[in-house]
Amino acid sequence: MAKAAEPTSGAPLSGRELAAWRGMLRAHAQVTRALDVQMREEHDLTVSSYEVLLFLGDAPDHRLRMAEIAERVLLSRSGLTRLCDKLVDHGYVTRSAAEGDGRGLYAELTDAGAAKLAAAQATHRAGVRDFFLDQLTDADQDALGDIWDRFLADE
Amino acid sequence: MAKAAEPTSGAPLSGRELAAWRGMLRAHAQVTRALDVQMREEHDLTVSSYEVLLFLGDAPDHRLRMAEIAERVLLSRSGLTRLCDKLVDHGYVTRSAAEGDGRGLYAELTDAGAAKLAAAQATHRAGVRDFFLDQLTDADQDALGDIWDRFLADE
DNA sequence: CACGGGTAGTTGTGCTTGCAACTACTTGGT
DNA sequence: ACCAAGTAGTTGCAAGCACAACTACCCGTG
Repeated sequence: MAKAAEPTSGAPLSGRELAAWRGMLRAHAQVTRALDVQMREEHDLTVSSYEVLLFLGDAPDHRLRMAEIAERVLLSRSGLTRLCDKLVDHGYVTRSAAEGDGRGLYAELTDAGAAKLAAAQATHRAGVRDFFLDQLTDADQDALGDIWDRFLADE
Repeated sequence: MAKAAEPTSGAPLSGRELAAWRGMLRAHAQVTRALDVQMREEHDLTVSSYEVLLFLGDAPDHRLRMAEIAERVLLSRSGLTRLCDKLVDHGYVTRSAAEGDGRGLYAELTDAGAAKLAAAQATHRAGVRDFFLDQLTDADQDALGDIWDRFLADE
């Protein structure tokens, strides 16, 4: 039923393994929750919404294909559809057909969306620093960046 | 409205900062999703459910207070109440009043729960290794453990 | 140029979770 | 002993999200 694996595969996690693994879970939960609360209180945005605006703001012509956004904000396509619906309702984003591909859509930042992004961006950056980066030394940040780069190297 | 902060607080994130921060987001999402799928397919458990069983299995007398479990599995109290409901329905856990505190409850692992845990534990450990630890060197794991320890030092 | 297989996006549905409000119990001050 | 304040757990409710099924469109093969 289960495929045979390396000998130690099912053995208890060592102290080192536990610290590396559970530490990430706790750190991630702690930081993302703090950011969520902050973003909601100060700008009435979820972090996911903010990130959509962020990626659109960085994109050429302030627009991106739906699937492209979904991939970047770590959301399913259906999840992004609904999130985008809300952003359209709020007037931060518009949808337009992709020329050359009748299936595709662009989401494009409106002026109001760009203004919202500008307002939220400072908060978010400060939050990432307050809740995460400032607890780390420069060497820690380098080490983390290096680790994640290698970890994520194969997509 | 916003409180004044350090000068660089709202400045764009540097490459180092971005790599440390977004890397964690992607790595976390990638690993937890893979584990979720695996746990559901092979044992019909969510990772949260599994973790409740896990902590109960490690606890003295195989029982813990509800709030204690909630804190460990990174769930709100209400979230744990419902999760626990399901585990009780499945026969993996029972609830019993805490002697000495009429408000409190213990969740306690049943024999069926212990059996389920034993079956799932090997899968989960192997999964954590397959999807996370095995992509890291020993030095990486040490570095991460060290970073998280310091990061989480103040609760 | 028809058709089968693939892709982009949306919608139906249901699960998981958190917040706020609630009940029940405990505890400390008077 | 009483009462106010605090804590443990549950419940009503709503948000956020994923999976699967669906529509619409694209493309390569024959």
